[in-house]
Amino acid sequence: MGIAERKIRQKEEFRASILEAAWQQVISDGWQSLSIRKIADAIEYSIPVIYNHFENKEAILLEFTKEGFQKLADTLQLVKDQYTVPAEQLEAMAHAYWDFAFDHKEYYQLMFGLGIPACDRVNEIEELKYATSIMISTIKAAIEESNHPETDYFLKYHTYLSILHGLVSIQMIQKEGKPDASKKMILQDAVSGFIISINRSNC
Amino acid sequence: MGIAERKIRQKEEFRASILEAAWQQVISDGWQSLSIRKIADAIEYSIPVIYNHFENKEAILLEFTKEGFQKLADTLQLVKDQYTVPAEQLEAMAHAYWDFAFDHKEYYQLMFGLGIPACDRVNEIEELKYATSIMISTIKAAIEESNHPETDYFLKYHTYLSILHGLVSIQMIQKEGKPDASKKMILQDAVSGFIISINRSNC
DNA sequence: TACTTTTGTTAACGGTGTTAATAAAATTAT
DNA sequence: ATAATTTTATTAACACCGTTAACAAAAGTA
Repeated sequence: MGIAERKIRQKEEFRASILEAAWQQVISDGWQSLSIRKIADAIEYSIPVIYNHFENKEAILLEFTKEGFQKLADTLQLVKDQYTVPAEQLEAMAHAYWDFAFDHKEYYQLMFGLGIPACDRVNEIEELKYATSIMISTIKAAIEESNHPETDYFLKYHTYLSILHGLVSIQMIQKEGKPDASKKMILQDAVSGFIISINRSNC
Repeated sequence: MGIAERKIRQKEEFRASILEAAWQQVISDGWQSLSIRKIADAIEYSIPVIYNHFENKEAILLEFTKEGFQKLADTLQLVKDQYTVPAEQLEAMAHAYWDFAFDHKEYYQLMFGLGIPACDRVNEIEELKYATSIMISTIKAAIEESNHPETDYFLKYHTYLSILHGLVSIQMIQKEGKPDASKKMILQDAVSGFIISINRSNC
């Protein structure tokens, strides 16, 4: 009997239409302001019907998170396949990663739980500038002592901060509580590499 | 007349008590679940009284963000002053940064808008493992071709991902929209350094 | 004591996720 | 075709949320 099949198909379509409506919401107003009610409104059904297809709001967002990682993985694989030397692959994948993040901002923010606070105002925090200046002055000093005193210190500052923040936030996403001391090796590794990149001559 | 002074002092104290109650909420349940109503309840006043001291909820969180950056800056300065060689300062500051982040998790998450999704479940996403495996296999290959084939590939993978995520998320926090192409130099710089750190011999 | 300003309250508006009770439709069994 | 059953969808509510208008109470000033 084809009735069962049709029912499954309809259920599938319904589910897809929920995700479609939800995604429209996400890309137009960000995932923070996604609401079950707006989805219900968009698909022209009552609210509880959504709970027949998704356990809760988080489950809907999880769907997009998965989609995002799938897309990222596909992108990386595609780019990787265009090169044969591993070092070249790593470089190309890095650029692909960057492009993915900004071409699919909503996915990326969802995938890594970026709350994105007052994005515009964050640069106006005086205390942030203070912290920044401490790091920048040190970078400057390190560059002056190096073999390449003409190096762009602002670029290096950005790199330094990005490495630190990346290490911390990846760690925070993956584990609760303070990570064991062994995880600091990652930090040590990354920072050593960074410092060497400032100091190195053309060896 | 000392009345004005006392009033100012009382207002100050009231403001502080709001922040105190708010902070208790933040450290016990995370900044996501901070609510004006709970603060009002904690200080045993009605809700609107809070709006006499803070424009809105965001203003309260902004206060903690500032506090966080101030604390971070102080910590960095303190650590920096214990060394004289810039390279050593950078290394020590990196470790201090890491420690600060995990010793003051609530501050850090607020400062950098970390939404922290289903922290536990993120590792169970199959699509994430797929993306991970692509990167890891490349890192492995790069290490095998290098002068140090005994290098810990998992450590290097973590470093690689952290660098990428750090670059992206710092960029996303600071600016809306896709960053101009020049920002990719930071990426290029960091990735080059990383690849060199894999390939380098003991020069 | 009367007036004015500050401070605090109640009650509401519009929004959120979620769920119990119930009605309607569709399917199955008689 | 009718009755019983299962599936599906709706209404209405609960318990929250940030924010604000209208109003009462207290404190300070004249």
